[in-house]
Amino acid sequence: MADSSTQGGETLLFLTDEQLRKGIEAMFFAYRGFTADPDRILDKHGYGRAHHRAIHFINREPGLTVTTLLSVLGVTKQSLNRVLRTLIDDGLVESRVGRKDKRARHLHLTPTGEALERELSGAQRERMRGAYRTAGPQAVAGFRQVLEAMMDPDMRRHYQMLKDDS
Amino acid sequence: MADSSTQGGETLLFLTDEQLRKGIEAMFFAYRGFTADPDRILDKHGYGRAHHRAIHFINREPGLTVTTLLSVLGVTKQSLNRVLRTLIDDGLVESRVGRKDKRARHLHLTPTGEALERELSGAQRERMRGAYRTAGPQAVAGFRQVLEAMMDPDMRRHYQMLKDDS
DNA sequence: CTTGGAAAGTCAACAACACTGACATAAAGT
DNA sequence: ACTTTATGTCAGTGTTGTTGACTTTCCAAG
Repeated sequence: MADSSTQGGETLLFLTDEQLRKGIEAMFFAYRGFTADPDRILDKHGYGRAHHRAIHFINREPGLTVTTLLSVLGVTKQSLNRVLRTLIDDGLVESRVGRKDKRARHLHLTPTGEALERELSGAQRERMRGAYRTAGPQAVAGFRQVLEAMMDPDMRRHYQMLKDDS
Repeated sequence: MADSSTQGGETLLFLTDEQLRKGIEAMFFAYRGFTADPDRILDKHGYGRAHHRAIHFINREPGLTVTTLLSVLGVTKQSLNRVLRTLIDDGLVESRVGRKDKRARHLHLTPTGEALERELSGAQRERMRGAYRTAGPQAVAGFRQVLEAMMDPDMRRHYQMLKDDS
C-alpha cells in the first residue's frame, strides 16, 4: 500500500499511508480552526455557518443571482432559501429584481450586511494571515496548489473565477 | 505570488485582502472535495460523517478510551454516544472494559469495521495522493505547514501525536 | 471504609442545516 | 401557444450538534 508511483516522466513522490493520513488529519483539524472564529461571531448574532457562506459569496460578487449562488454553495434551493429569507428579513441582504431578466433576483449586501461580513472575514483573515506568517511564503504557494488540486472540477471553476493578485 | 521582504531577520509577508480571501475560499472548496468521496461511500452504508470520524480515530489509535475520543473530536458525549451506539450495535466497533480501570471503555474496530475504514481511507488517500502529485513535493510540505499553523493549539496537540514518516 | 469525583451511558428536548417531493408563479424562449 | 427557467414555498425527514438531568460503576483519597 505504501507505494511509490512512476508517472511517465513526471515528478516522483514517495508517499506512505502514514504521510497521506497525516495530510488527511491536517485537513480535519485545520478546518476546525478555520471555522472556529467565525462560528463564535455568528453565534453572537444568532446565525450559523450557512449564513456566513451566503454572506461571503454575495460580498465576493455583488448582484449574483440566486441560481448562481446555489451552484457555488452546492445546496438545494430549499436549504438556501431558509437562510436567505432570514438574512433578507433581518435587513442584511437585499434582493433586487433583474432589469433584463425579471425572473432573476440579484443579491446585494446592505450596509448592515457589509458590517457583519467585515467582522467575519476580518477574523478569518487574521487566522489565515497568522498561519501564512508562521509557515512562510514558500509554504503559502504550496498550500494553495494542493488545495486547488483537491477540489472537484466544478468547484475549481468557481474558485478560479476569483481574481488573484498574483 | 505572495510578496515578501526581510526585516530584522524575519521574513515579512505582504498579503492583500484578495490573497487572503483566495486562501479562505481554497479551504472552503477543497474541504468539499476532501469529504466528497467518503460521503458517497458512507451514504451507501447508511452512515454519516460523524461515523467516519469515529472510525478514523479508533483505527488510528486502537484501544483509545471514550473520553480521549471525545476530546479529539470536540463534541459532547451525548452526540458521540449516538454514533458509537450504532457502530457497536452494527458490529463495526468493539467496546472493551478496561483491565486497570474498569470504568474506562477501550474502543477497537472489528474486522467489519476495519473493512469500512479501508474503504473510506482508501478513497480519501487517493484524492490526497492525486492532489499531492499534481502539486509536487515542495507544495506538499507547504500545505502541511500552513494547515498546522491554522489549527487551534489543543487540536495541534492531537495532530502532532501522530507519527510522521517524513 | 466511606465518600467524592471521574468515566460512561442514557433520556428528553431542541436547533441548525441538509435532503426529497410537490406545487405555484412569473417571465423568458421557441 | 407551449415549454423551460428562475424563484419561492409547504411539508416531512435525517444527521449531527447542543443542554440539562440523572444513573451506575468504580478508582482513590481521607
